[in-house]
Amino acid sequence: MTMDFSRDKPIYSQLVDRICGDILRGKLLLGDRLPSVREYAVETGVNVNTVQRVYKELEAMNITETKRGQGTFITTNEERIELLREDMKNQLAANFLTSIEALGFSKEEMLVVLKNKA
Amino acid sequence: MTMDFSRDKPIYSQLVDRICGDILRGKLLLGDRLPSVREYAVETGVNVNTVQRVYKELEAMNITETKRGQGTFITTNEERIELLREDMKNQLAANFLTSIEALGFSKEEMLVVLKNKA
DNA sequence: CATAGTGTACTATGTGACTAGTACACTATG
DNA sequence: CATAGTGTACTAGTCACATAGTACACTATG
Repeated sequence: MTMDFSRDKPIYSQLVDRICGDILRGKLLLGDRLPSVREYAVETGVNVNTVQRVYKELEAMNITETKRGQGTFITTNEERIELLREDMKNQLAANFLTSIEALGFSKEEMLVVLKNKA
Repeated sequence: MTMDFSRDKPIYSQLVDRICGDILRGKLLLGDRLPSVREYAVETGVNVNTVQRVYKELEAMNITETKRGQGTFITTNEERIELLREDMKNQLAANFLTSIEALGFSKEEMLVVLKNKA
């Protein structure tokens, strides 16, 4: 596979985003088992430790549970996923607004641009 | 002064953003002279070399012109500034949309959140 | 012409984030 | 109990960033 990653953001972070996205999109279901760290490392073309960091991060966010010798699984706590969804939305929006502010744009101005974009 | 900087982004980059913002906000006018590298370094509490990188970056973006022995000035090319404004807006929007996509949100969904935020 | 104030260039150093390689610990399975 | 497949811990190397110090080139000013 050997995914292509953006260079302005750590690989592990992009993978976390991707997995979160897959969960939110329903491509990964509650209780699903993720690929093993080695397997996923080969799939994405990165190092095992990078994948481990991804899984570690996900577990710290309480959206996965890992069992030694068995694997890493998406939490079955649906409430947690819903919360995650809200959190990410809010954080995304907040970061966006911060950037807007720093560069001197108004929210209304940006909303117009967004509407007209693909 | 000793500004406080976010840790998730290089200082020099944040300073570039800040200056661009000041220009777009009209706090810095066309033809205005920026503080000297040494002066600005003291103001912001960073190293001279960091400021130089900021000024270098700004010049590479064609939004400042530097004259040896005199200082660094905002370009008088109004068209360039307008272009800058459009570029930054578009890039900001594009990045936002990319993040949205990666995390599995829809544009419409996010627009609602943005509208309801401060 | 001397001086002080500009930007610029260069080398060196320290630090932290990121990634990689390797070895270890645990668990299921036969 | 042996083996293969899990996650995990540790060490090391690379790179960007920020800093520090020094020296140089140019310009205005007196």
